[in-house]
Amino acid sequence: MQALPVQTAELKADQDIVREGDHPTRCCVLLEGLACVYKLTAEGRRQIMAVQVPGDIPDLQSLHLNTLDNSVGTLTPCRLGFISHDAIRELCRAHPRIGGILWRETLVDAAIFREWMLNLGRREAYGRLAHLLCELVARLRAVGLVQDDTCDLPLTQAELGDILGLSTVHVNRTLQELRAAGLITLRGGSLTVDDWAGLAAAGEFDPAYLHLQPRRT
Amino acid sequence: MQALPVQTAELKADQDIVREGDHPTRCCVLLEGLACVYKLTAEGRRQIMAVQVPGDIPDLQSLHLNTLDNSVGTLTPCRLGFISHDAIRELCRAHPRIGGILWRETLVDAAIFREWMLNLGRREAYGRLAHLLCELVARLRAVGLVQDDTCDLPLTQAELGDILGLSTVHVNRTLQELRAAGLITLRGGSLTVDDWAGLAAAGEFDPAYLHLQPRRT
DNA sequence: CGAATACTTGATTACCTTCAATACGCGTGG
DNA sequence: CCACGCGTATTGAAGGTAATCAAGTATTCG
Repeated sequence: MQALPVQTAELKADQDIVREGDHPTRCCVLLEGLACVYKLTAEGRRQIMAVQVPGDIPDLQSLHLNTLDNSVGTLTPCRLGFISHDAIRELCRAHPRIGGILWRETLVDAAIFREWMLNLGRREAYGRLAHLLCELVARLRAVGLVQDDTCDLPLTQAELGDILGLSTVHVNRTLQELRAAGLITLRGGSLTVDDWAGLAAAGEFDPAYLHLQPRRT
Repeated sequence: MQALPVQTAELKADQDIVREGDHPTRCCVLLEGLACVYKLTAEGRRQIMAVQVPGDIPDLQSLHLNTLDNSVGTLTPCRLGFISHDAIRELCRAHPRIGGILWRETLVDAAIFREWMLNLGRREAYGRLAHLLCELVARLRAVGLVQDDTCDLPLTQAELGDILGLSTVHVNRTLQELRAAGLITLRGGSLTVDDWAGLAAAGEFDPAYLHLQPRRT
């Protein structure tokens, strides 16, 4: 897998990597930074469907769906790797197990979508935000980006709103509630979970849907 | 593909086919009726993540994810076919193209999840309901279950609420608005789209995300 | 025909949005 | 070094969408 031809690129924050309607001939692997999958309504309101952390492949679906039905953009400065569809298809043909692993990746993405739907549809702001923070910490931890319950999370409140389907103002007030409850510390792009049990309870967070593998070196 | 060993079963409405936490060893194909993928919050509020129409495979993901992270239940009386994971894996090994087709199916499901997230997060009740109805009609049409802009849609308002993240009462009022606007007729489990352009505009519906194939006989 | 389920309606309340203004933080340039 | 400017965060007030509560009315089905 290391042998794959990869082109790398660096992007600034808030740049599109691919756009809805594109017909990509390659996939991108996020190597560093945070990216997101999003769509816009006709009035220009943005909904972020997924936050991608290093190691994720935001547009792996394009391997089997010609037309992209969402955009992918950076949230922070990012380092990306691009791999052509042809190379991936070749790899899957030569090593069917890798095909299965990639398929599985897309299924885990879908599992996260489902959980987010529960979050959007049935939890109010407080639990919704708590759940999101639990998930992000869990996923960042899985790729080694959390130390002592602290991680970089340089998202603006507007971006959190676009993830949660809330206004910036309400994100601000809800964050204050979480802080007042002693659950988190979030400032300067750094998040610390001060009370994991409390935060998980507030967000009804059960990481089963992430289908995390037991960690391997 | 016809040669696969399939067990069929008939279920009444409102029955679980598989439950969150299960470790299935087979997949189910919906042959007749409507089913749904759902989860419950701790307080027992239900969010429906997907409505399955005949031809869909609600738990195809279980092929690569051992633990099911959602439940699947019937919405109406259903006829189901069950196929063992082993048989499907064997088929994929023998015919890699079928593996790709199944993978694609799961990717289309994910594309629908994304669109629903936009719906839940960024559209208000009127547009949200309009969008849902557009999608259901489009998908039912694709499997030949729509005649003259009319189809069976025996969903209760409570179920529509569980799909849309709305209360039953509000679904009721929003349906009345759609009727008053002359867009739809819905009663007795039968839906007629009286003004497709109007309904699609209300829901900002663009079927691209469904990735429908040009119809084959 | 009666019970159960689904639908409808009105009144009240809660959550969240919007609008508007202010404060803070940080990098740039004078 | 400090002033300025810009983006982000915070705060208050007002308004709107949708939830909840509580009846009451249709339908469906045994």
